[in-house]
Amino acid sequence: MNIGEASKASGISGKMIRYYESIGLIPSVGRTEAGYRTFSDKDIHTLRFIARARSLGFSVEQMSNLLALWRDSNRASSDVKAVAYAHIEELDSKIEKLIAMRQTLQHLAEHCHGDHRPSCPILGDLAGVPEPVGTPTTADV
Amino acid sequence: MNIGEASKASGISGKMIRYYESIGLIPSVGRTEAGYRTFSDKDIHTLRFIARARSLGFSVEQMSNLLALWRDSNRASSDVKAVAYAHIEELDSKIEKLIAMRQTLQHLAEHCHGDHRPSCPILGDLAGVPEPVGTPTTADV
DNA sequence: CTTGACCTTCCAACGATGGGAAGGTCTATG
DNA sequence: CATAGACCTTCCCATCGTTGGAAGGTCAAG
Repeated sequence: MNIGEASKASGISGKMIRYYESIGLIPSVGRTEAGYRTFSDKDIHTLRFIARARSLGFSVEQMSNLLALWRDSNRASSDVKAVAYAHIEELDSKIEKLIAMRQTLQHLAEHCHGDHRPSCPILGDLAGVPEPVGTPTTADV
Repeated sequence: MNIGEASKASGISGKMIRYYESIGLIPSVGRTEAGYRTFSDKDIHTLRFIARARSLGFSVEQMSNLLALWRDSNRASSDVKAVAYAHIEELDSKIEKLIAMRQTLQHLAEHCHGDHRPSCPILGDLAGVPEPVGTPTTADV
């Protein structure tokens, strides 16, 4: 299997496969005499593992830990669980931040006439104009 | 006002102020004879606008649009609202993705014993091992 | 043998930010 | 007035994950 086929089989671009190899996330794969990379079934399996982990938002560093645990048949499941929960917490904090932004923006947008007139509470808020009563700002979120 | 004071007054690091100037997000500020940047009250106002927009997750490009609208006293509030809603949609799609990741991961982690034993559904899922019945995978989210 | 699809390596860019070096300026104190 | 230290300047580099492209080698089909 060359890199093109490996890419199709794993869903990871050839560019990224080379990159993952270069940073040592995956071990060096085989080469033909001409220098072409050759991928074994095991390599493909690893790449698919990576693809799945990426889709769950794990960073390269976290994937490196997960791969090490995967390869270690004696790992304790608690170690894996710890990595997973650490990532869940990261996700939670990102989600919270985004929701707070969304909420503030939604509120501002709702109070914007959205017509030809120039007056707009969105710009007002950004420019630091104090809001009228009953229209909380991000500070309240 | 020099860049250090401008930084304190706006909450934007000196590094970033120089960067915003270099990419044209803010107009070139004044200089002393010695080459030090000098910031007017108007410059500070603009920087604070930017700080607030950043805290709402707007990209540099979006901020550029918002600043142009802010400076245009004849803008239609609908234009501002459109930028805001476009950003809300971006936030929504990010939030959805993160929540889906979180949900899958949470589910996997809940079914992981988390003890000394090596067996772990988290690694199992990443490695593509079919899950037992009643334990949906990301595909179901 | 040629063509086109593939592969290789290397270099650069994105977006937003921080780190640091090398050098100039300003201000307060001795 | 000299000097220390806090500030300023520009310039380059690193991050993270990913993509793009150039220049060149290889392979398979016609």
